[in-house]
Amino acid sequence: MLRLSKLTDYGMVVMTALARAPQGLRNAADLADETHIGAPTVSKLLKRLGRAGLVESERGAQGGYRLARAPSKIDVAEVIAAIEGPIGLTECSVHSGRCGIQSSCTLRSNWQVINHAVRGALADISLAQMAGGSITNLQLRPKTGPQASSKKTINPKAYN
Amino acid sequence: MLRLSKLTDYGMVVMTALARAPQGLRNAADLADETHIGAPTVSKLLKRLGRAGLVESERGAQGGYRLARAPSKIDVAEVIAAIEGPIGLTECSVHSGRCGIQSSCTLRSNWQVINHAVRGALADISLAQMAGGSITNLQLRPKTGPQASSKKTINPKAYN
DNA sequence: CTATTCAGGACTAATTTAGTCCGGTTTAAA
DNA sequence: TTTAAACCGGACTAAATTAGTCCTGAATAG
Repeated sequence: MLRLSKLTDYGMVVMTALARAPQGLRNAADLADETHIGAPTVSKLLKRLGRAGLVESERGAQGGYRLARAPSKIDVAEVIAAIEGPIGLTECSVHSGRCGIQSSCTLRSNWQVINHAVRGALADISLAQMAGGSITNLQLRPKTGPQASSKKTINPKAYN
Repeated sequence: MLRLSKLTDYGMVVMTALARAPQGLRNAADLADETHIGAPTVSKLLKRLGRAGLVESERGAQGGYRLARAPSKIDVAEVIAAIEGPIGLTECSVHSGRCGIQSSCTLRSNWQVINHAVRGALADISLAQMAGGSITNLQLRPKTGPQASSKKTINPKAYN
C-alpha cells in the first residue's frame, strides 16, 4: 500500500517527542515511556537516527539523546531515509541491474522522476510542522498565489 | 524504503504494454512474453487490474484484455491502488484504531495530509505519460514560492 | 569504582510478499 | 456439438522482509 514501515512511523513519533524539548537530553527509556513504544525498539531507532546525523547522543550516566538540529531544519524525508534507507518507489529507481525485467523495461527514468517528486513532497514538511499543530498549507501544486507564511527551508537540489 | 511492491511495479509494466495497443485485445500469455514476467504472475495482475476497473476482459478463445479507458485517463495512483490497495503511508492514515500507539500519538492528521499530497503527486501522472517518453512537466511544486535556499549542512549519507 | 547509558551487532519470530496451481466458466471455431 | 482457448477466483507454498529482543562492549558522571 505504499506504506512506510512501522519502525519508520515510530521513528517519527520519537523524533517529535524529542522536538518538544529541543535542547534537553532525553534517555531512551524515558522516550519509550512517553511514546509507549518498547524500550529496545526505541533504542534501535535512536541508533539509526544517530547514524544518520539527526540526533546526537551522549553516553554514560545522565547521557541521552537530543536533536542534532532545530526541528524546523529537519524534514520528514530525512527521518524516513534515516530509518528505512533511501526513498525509492521501485527497485530500479535506487539500484540499477537488480530487476530481472530491466532490459525490456522502459519505465526506469519515469520512475526516477516520480520518485523525486514524492521525495520533494516529503522534504517539504519539517519536523517542527509535524510536532506542532496541523499542516495546513501543503501547496504541492501551483494553487494560485504563494503563501506568505511558507516556511520552506529545503534546498531541492540536495535531493537525488 | 517507501517502496512499491514488485507486483505493483510489474503491474505498471503490464499496463504500459497494454497502453501501446489501446484498442487491441491481448491475452495474458502474450503479455507475459512481451514483458518477460512469469505468466501466472501476469494473470494475477490482470485480474486485480480488472477488478479495479482499469482493464476489461473478454473470455473464451480469442479473448484477452484491453484498457478500460484511454491511457491518458488512467493515472499512476490508480494503478498502484489497484494492485496494492489504498495508498497510505502509515497504518493510521488508512485505518483508525489498529495502531497500539494511537492514543498517545498526535501525528495522525498530519500523516493524512502528507498522504494526500503524495497521492496527488502520483495522480498527476498518466499512464500515457509513463508509456510515452520521459515525463518532463512534473509541476509538483510552486516554483513561484520563495525558495529559501538554506544550506543544510547535513551529512549527505542520509540522501543518497 | 560503579551505576548508568549509548554502540553495535547477532538472533528469532512474525508477517508479508511473490509466485504457483487448480477446478470452474465462458466463448470461438471446427 | 465438441474442443480448445482464455479468463475467474481462490487456495497454497516458499521466500523475503520486518519487528522486536538480547548481549557484549565502551564511555561517562558521581
